[in-house]
Amino acid sequence: MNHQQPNFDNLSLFQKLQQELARIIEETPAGERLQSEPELASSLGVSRATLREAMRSFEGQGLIRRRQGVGTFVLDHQQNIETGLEVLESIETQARRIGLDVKMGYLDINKIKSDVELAKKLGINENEEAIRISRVIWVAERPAAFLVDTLIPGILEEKDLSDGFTGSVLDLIIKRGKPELSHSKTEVIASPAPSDIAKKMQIQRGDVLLKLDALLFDKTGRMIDYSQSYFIPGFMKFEVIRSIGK
Amino acid sequence: MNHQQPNFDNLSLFQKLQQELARIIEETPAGERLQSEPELASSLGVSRATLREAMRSFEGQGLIRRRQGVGTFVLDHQQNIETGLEVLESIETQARRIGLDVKMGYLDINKIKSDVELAKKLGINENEEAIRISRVIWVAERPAAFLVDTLIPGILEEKDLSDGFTGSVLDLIIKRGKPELSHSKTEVIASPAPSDIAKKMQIQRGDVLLKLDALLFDKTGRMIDYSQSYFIPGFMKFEVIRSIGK
DNA sequence: CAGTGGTCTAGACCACACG
DNA sequence: GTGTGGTCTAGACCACTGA
Repeated sequence: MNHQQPNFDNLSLFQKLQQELARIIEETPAGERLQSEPELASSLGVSRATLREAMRSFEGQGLIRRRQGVGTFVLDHQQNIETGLEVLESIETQARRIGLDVKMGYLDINKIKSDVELAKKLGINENEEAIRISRVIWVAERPAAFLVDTLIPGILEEKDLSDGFTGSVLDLIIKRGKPELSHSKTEVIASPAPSDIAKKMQIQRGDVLLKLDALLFDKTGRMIDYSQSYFIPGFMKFEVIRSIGK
Repeated sequence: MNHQQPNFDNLSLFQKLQQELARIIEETPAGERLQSEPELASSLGVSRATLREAMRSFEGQGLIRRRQGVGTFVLDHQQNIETGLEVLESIETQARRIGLDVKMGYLDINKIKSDVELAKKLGINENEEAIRISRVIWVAERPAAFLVDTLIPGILEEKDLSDGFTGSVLDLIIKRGKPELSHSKTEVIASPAPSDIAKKMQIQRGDVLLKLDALLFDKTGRMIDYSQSYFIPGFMKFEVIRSIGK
């Protein structure tokens, strides 16, 4: 049995397969299920491993969704949420503005003792308790973001989060009116999805995510929140104006 | 033969393997070669496929580099280049400021006929010729970025690029003094590395890259350049200040 | 329970670097 | 030529879903 074809045209089997897959996905109506992986692999003449590898990028682009035990489905074309990065605004606010439905999925609220690293980042003492809020944000019936906020003590209590919390720590603090928020210092990172986050977002471990790592400051210059936000590409569009000689 | 262990502790073999690998990489002096993949796989008791999957993230973090035909090497800890995203500045300028060595690797200059899409993006006529400049930027002896600029006609000629071009279209235009540059409208994207780019950057296809997609404007408001920049994570640190209610 | 996607294995061959 | 990483295959078992 021949285990690999020579690579004559400098186009990998993988690339050709992607073109084939793109066609198949395009021709499949939104919401429909694709053939099962073994069937597809066989009909395309490749192994399941290669097929799955090629499928990954389409899932990253938000064109398909694979669901264990169910099947692989073609998604309908999504509406982009466009955001100027310079403006600090919750994904919820952004999505609602263009009329998209927003829901909170999984929610986990914890008190955590800060280790050396976290204490340093938050500017609090070691072993002091911080509140950590993790949740998945669904937009238009699909997971769009995974958000983790770690707040210094005294900003929010658990009761603040028990009723009426819709997913945005930012909006909640703004609504309460204090502390008065000023700005965030945000680092932009590309990151493969860790296993635990991938599972909650219904994507594959290693899929590409855009991550915003932010430190949130109030108007007195005090840092109050360390926030980590993971976004599925193709869903949000982050833009920034860069100027010469600023 | 047992083909897969039950997942008792909810920690995948993959995750345990990553911890093991992290230890091995940590204990290996910078510049040293690791065992070959078959050796490592065997000594860790996993298949080569699983080992390679686990290695990917370390390569993405810039901790190791795999080189076909040579081996896998542990890199020394790199210095970060920190950049405020609001400022439009070449990676070359940024790197030199903190004393890092910058070189241009692969360089390709082409005239291309613009198709409908490109013409629309650049604001020129279909079939008009644009200049496309692709190159790899090495920082501190390692590929750090892959840059593609597509310029409207009349901005730069090929002779401008034949001598003294060090990799930055931005710096070159600034040096020539005209047109006078103003700002860029930049979209921030997380993207898996396409095969061709991965090869030139000496990383693996599918590795995570941070991509900046920018439209560059001069002071008259004319768009002159569409630039695509791919960055290896962990190398550049992009920051932006986000403000409330702007 | 049957059927789906998720993970992993063992082994083959290809492409590349270096002596 | 020898040895490395790069790609692909065939097939096994695991984990999950829904009937």
